[in-house]
Amino acid sequence: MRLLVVEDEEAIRRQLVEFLGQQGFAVDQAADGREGLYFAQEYDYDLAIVDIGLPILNGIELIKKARAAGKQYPVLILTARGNWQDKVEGLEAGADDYLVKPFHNEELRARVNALIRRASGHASPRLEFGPIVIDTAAKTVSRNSELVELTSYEYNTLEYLAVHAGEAISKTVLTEHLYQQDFERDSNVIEVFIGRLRKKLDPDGSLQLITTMRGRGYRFNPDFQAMAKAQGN
Amino acid sequence: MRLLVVEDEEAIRRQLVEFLGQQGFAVDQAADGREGLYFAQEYDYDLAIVDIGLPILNGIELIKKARAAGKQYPVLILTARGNWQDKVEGLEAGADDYLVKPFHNEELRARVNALIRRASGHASPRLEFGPIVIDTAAKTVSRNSELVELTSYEYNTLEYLAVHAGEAISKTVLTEHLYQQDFERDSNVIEVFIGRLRKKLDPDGSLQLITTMRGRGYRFNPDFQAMAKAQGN
DNA sequence: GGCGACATGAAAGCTTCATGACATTTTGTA
DNA sequence: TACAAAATGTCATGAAGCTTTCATGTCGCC
Repeated sequence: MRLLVVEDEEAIRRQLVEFLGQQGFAVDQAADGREGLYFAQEYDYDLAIVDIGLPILNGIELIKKARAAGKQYPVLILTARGNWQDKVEGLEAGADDYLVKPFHNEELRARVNALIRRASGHASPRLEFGPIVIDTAAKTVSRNSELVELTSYEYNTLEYLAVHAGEAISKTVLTEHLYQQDFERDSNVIEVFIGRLRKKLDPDGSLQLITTMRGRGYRFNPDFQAMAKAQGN
Repeated sequence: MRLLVVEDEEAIRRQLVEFLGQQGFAVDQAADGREGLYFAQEYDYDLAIVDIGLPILNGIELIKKARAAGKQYPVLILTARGNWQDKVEGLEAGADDYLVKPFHNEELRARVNALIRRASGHASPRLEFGPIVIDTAAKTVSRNSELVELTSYEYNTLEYLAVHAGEAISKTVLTEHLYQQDFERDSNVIEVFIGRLRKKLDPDGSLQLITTMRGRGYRFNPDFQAMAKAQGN
């Protein structure tokens, strides 16, 4: 999945690129309209995220030109709070959805996924690992077909681990994913969430769902069901 | 499937034609009421999309004349923000649904599909969830076959949740759906409407119709009846 | 054994949500 | 237009649920 981000504000662009990168997207970035247009016309993305207020060539024009050049990928526009005229123009120019700055990563993720899902036609994305099923649209998790109630931080932690199943995820990375900027370091929140997840998803510890990798973080075990079987359950 | 688009604003007409084209419809277009009427009377479309504020001959008249000429295809009218009087007149003149400009392509697609489906006879415009039945054509809701009186905002909120049953819908998204344009987001209207819906549809709270997903929004529970049963009711 | 990294229960503190009451706006009717 | 009724929005308050911290215990590894 390849995305284009066109945003002139350094901080926001970095937030976007970093977060989307973490989500597993390949991201091209541009800081002004002209550069953005070059990318937009040159490649076929799965989604483009375009700020309206861009230097040199504004977002509206960018979108119009990209559409005129036959590009059909979905476009999400970013507008400043209160400038609804912008989003009107943006939608008219061919954008598919908008997001008002500043936004939460959570909201961004929901929109991005929705647009990509819709464009590609197929339905709600589920992550299945044996008895554990994660429905990323409903943001719910079930075990043996029974819903398991998770809080939003618990869910986000789990989803991130599951998306990167098999990899060791450091606590720093998890923290950065869960919280916007830098966050109090000497806290054991992550341990606490991991503990709660284990308790809710695997109360008797038979599944070995999340492995602790001392010094390196945690790992969502993609073959835990096989292991569980091997161990007699 | 052949559609007619009558809209004088260049940008919006292009948005419509392009998007509908992408969706696989054959689209005829007209930029004023007279031209539109010619098409409207000449052919049998599967759907016509008509702006109310048209030059030469306005949308209301166009619809009346087309109906008078025996045309029965569904008509979707477009109105500017806030001109509710328009949509009332439009519906009285024989339109089937309306959309407030500007609109999301997704919203457009939903309406277009709904109208075509409805007109072609098959496919029910009803959403059924056990004892709760939502008739999207009549915009009514019943519980255990008894009509439940909902106000229009209550209905819209419910319909959106029900159409996306099973998904977590954030309050931001709900707000954007209910109110076309900018709306102060430091209000708790959504909570209030959810509360009123719950009270009307499930006074004793036994159905668990709408689940609160703290921090993530609300979820219309697609299997609430199963749950209710499991709980002894 | 000792150190550091991780686990966990309990509780404080904070955020989000639910709700009744009221204010305001819209709509229907004379 | 004026008035009444209904619908929508706002506000304050209390409750519920979630997050974070803290204290303390456990485990792995040198």
